[in-house]
Parts: sequence; structure tokens; C-alpha cells
Amino acid sequence: MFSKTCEYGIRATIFIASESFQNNRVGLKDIAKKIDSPEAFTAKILQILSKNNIIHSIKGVGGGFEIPKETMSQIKLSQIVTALEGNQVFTGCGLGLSHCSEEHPCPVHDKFKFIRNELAAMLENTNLEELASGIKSGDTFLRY
Amino acid sequence: MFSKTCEYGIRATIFIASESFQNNRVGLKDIAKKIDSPEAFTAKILQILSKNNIIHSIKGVGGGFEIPKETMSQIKLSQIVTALEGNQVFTGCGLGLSHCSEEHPCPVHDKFKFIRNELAAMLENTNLEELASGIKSGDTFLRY
DNA sequence: TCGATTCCATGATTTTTATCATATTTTAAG
DNA sequence: CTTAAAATATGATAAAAATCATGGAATCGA
Ligand code: FES
Ligand code: FES
Repeated sequence: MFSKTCEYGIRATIFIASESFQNNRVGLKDIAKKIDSPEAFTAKILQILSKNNIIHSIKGVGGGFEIPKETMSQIKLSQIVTALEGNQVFTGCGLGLSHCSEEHPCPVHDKFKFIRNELAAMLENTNLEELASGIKSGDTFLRY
Repeated sequence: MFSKTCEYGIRATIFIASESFQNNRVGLKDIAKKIDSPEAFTAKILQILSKNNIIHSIKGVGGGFEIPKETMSQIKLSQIVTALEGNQVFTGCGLGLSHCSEEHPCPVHDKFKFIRNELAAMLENTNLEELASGIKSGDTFLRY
């Protein structure tokens, strides 16, 4: 469904959010360990997220990544996905035609469109705050 | 969403079905042309589909691929997807955890499960006959 | 200022996926 | 029985995605 880049990116962001909840700044090593991801690869992903203002990075001793509490409830899953994979998942054709449209639909267009819209709506209506709270309470997990 | 293998596989199968409707057997070259796919790659995919009894192949002069009319309405999209990509799309975790389960859910589990089930149901409830008829009538397209 | 720590930038390598190429087998037809 | 047309099998190459590695830049504390 999603690329590894996107999977790691979402997991990392949720972890950072869950720590920022209690004002904890977290470093790369810690993130990679907690979400069970390759460290260097994760670093690249975090850089992209940082450039897209989804997470905030602080260099130097005692630095790390964080997400301001205020913005946490405003960051939606869709933003993370878009930053990391573009919007193909929201607009692309299920059978790989170069354009999805009503005028030139593929055989599964009508049925696929529905699923795609559900997915888009889900990503659009899910914010970081609710995801992070599940981690904090121990109800949900980011590895294994 | 789907791999190229799967996209080409579905498109090829629909095309074969639409031709089998009017008792036309079709060859590899023709298929690749009509669905705009690389010929040799398509050949490999067709072999897999053939081994999985989704399409029927006939070697030699005048040979090609076909789908018996009787079975056409019984072949579901889900079978094609499973044959070509396994069942990860039906059972896999949206965030890439190795197992998806209620006991050890990832943060998006509840919401993702819903989408995944919708997709699974769609693939399960869509058969080749209906897809092929759209092609025959000119309402849907397999390329561009 | 200096050194340690941490993110940042860039490129190399590996793995996976997609694509290409070649030779073999099967079969209908002449 | 030979030939040509097809699918099949297998392996090689190319492209993309994922992973690794290295050096640089910023920041803090001493
Ligand atoms: S054209 Fe294929 S999904 Fe819309
Ligand atoms: S555990 Fe992630 S979708 Fe079920």
C-alpha cells in the first residue's frame, strides 16, 4: 500500500509527537530504535519531513526532533504521505493508466474511485494528536 | 497501490476476457499492444496467470490466450491480485508492522482496517465478466 | 575557543522490481 | 516431416527503491 519511506515516516512522526506530548525532544538514534527502522534511511526521511515543516529539528548538543504541541492536532496523515510520496495515492489510476478521469476511465474506475476517496478521507481526517495518544496510553504500537 | 506486475496482469486479463467474449483467441503481441505494456514482461505475467488457471494458453500456430466463457463470471479480481502479489494487500499492516492484529495494533489499525476491508470486498465482488463488458461496449479503456 | 553531539548533505551500495534477450518446446498446416 | 508460429523457460540487464557510509555544519557547554 505505502512505500517503506512512507511507513517509516509516519511511524517516526507519531513517535516524535508522542514524546513531544510530554515535552521530550528525541534524537535520530532513539527514533530508529523505537520504530525499528534503519538509522541512516530514517535520517533522510526526517530531513524531508523537516523541510516540509511537519517536524521541527534542532541541531547540536541536546538537539533532536520535536513537534510543537499546538500544531500537533493540525498535522494530518495526508500531509506526511504527500510530502513523502506525492499525491499519486490520491489521484492515480488503480490500473496504472497515466491519468484517471471520468472521460477516459479504466474498467475499475468507478469501484476504485470509491476506495481511493475513502482512503484519502481517512488520511485527511486523521491528525497526529489522536495517533500519538494511543502510543502514550500503550494501546497501540510502532514496532513488530 | 498495486505493482506494475499486477496492473499489467489485470489489464491483460480483462482484455483477454473481452476478446474471449466473442470467441477470439489473442496472442502476446496483440495483448501487449492493446494494453500498452512491455511485451516480454507481459509474457512472464501471463505465464503466472496461466499456471494459476486464471487464463488458458494454447501453444503453436494459431495459439494464444483465452478464457472460457463459463468461467469468466467466476474469476474475481482478488484471484488475479493474489496470484501476482500474494495476500499482503488483504492482510498486511498499513504502517509496515510484520503482523496486523487486534492484539498488537499499530496507530492506524482501526481506521486502516476499514479501508483494507473495503478494498478486499471490492476485489472479491468484482468479476471478469462485468469488467470485460465495459471494454466491449467502449465505455472503459485499457491504455493511456 | 574547543570538543563533543547532533542534524544535514551527498553520494555509494545493495536489494527489489521492472524490463530485455535468447533459446526451447509445442502445435497446426502444408 | 518440415516449417513457421506461437507459448515457455531461463537468465541478463536496467531502473527504482531501500539501505549504508562519510564528511560537513550548527550548537551547546566547558
Ligand atoms: S481511470 Fe483507472 S481509476 Fe480512474
Ligand atoms: S496493525 Fe497496522 S493495520 Fe493492523
